[in-house]
Amino acid sequence: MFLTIKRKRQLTQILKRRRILTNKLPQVIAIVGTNASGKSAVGIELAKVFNGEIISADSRQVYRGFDLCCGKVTDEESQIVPHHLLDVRNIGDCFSVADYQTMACSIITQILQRKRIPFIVGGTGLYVSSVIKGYLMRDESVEIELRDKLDKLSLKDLQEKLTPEGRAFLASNSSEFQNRRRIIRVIEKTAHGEPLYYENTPKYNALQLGITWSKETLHKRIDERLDARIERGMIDEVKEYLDQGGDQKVLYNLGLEYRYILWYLTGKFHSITDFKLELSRAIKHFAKRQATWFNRDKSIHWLDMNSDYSSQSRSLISDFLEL
RNA sequence: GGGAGAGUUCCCGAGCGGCCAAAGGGGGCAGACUGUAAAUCUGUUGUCAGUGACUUCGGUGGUUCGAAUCCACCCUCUCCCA
Repeated sequence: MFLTIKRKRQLTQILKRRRILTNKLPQVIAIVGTNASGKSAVGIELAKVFNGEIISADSRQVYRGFDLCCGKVTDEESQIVPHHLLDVRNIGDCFSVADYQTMACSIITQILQRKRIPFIVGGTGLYVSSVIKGYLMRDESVEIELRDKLDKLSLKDLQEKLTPEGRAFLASNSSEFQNRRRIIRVIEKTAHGEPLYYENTPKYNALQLGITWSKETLHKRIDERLDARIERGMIDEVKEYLDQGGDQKVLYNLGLEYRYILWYLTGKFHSITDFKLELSRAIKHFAKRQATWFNRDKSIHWLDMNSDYSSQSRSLISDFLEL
C-alpha cells in the first residue's frame, strides 16, 4: 500500500517534469482523420482563426498534378491560409517519411519564426507521427542496389536472410514476418548497423485533434466525394498522364485512385459502375486502416462532429495555446 | 415437346460416400505498421457451449453403420434441338 502510494507520487513527479519539459517545446497543432472526413476544411477554418499555416501530411499530395486523384484543396481554399508540402515532387520521384520529416520540420521552424502557429493537417498517420513524436531518423538513405537485390528474393529467402536479431525483432509480430517490405527494411537496417528498436525525441509540444464520423456517414461522404471528383475529371488526370507516356507501374504503386483508374482505363472493369464500386470499396478499406492507426494514439482528442465541433476545437486550441 | 447440364455456407466457386462446418477467392469484422505508408502484411467469419454438441450444401423421401456427395420424385435455372 505504502509502496503504491510512493510509486504514484513518483509517477506524478515524472509526468509533471515531462510536462514542464514539453511545455517548453514549440507548439504545433495536428488535425488528423480518415479520407473524406473533412480535415482540410476544418484545418483551414482553425488555422484562419488562430493565425496558422497549414502543413499537409499527405503522402500523395506532395506530388505535382493529380489534384483530384489525391483530393488536394482547391486554389481558392489554399489562398485563405498558406499551405505547405503540396506539389513538392514530381510524380514517380522517391519520397519517404524521412524526407517528409525533414521538410516539415524546417517549415515548422519558419512558421514559428513568423510568430504563427503550425497546423499539420493530413491523413498519412506515419507522416504526422514522424514529426510530432520525433522519430529518430538516421542519415543513411536507402541503398538502391541493396533494395533491388532484396526485392527480387522470395519471401522465404528474405526470411532466411534475416539475422538472429532481425528475426527476433519480427518474431514478436506474426503479421510482420510475412510482410516482405518490412523484412527488407529490417535487413537493410541490420546491414547498416542501424538499431531495430526505435527511440523518439519529441521536438514539439503537439495538440492532436481527430475527426471521426459514424461508419455510415463516412461511407456516404466517401461516395459523394468520389462521384464529385469523377464528375470534375479525375479519370482524365490519369488518362493524360498515360497519353504522355506515363509509367503504369508508378500509378499501380501509388494505389487507390491511381491504381483503380489505371485498371479502368486498361479494361479491367466491365463498366464504370463496377469501377466506382470497387474503388469506393478500396477507399473505405483504406479509411479503416487509417482509423486503426489513429485509434492507437491515445493522445488524440476526437471531436464530436455531430455537435458543435467548431467551438469545441477552438476551446481546446485556446487552452493549449493558453490564450 | 425432345436432349444436355446446373442448384453448396453473405457472394463467387471447389468438393462428388467417412479425413466436411465444407478448399480458394470476394465481401464483412478486427488487427499490425518508425525511410514504398493511398503502400504492405496478419487474424477471424454457421450457431451455442472452454474439450464438445447442434443446424447447414434447392425440396421431400430412400439406400447405407455413415450422404453435400448414391437413388427416386418434385421445384427452379441455363443451354441445345424442335
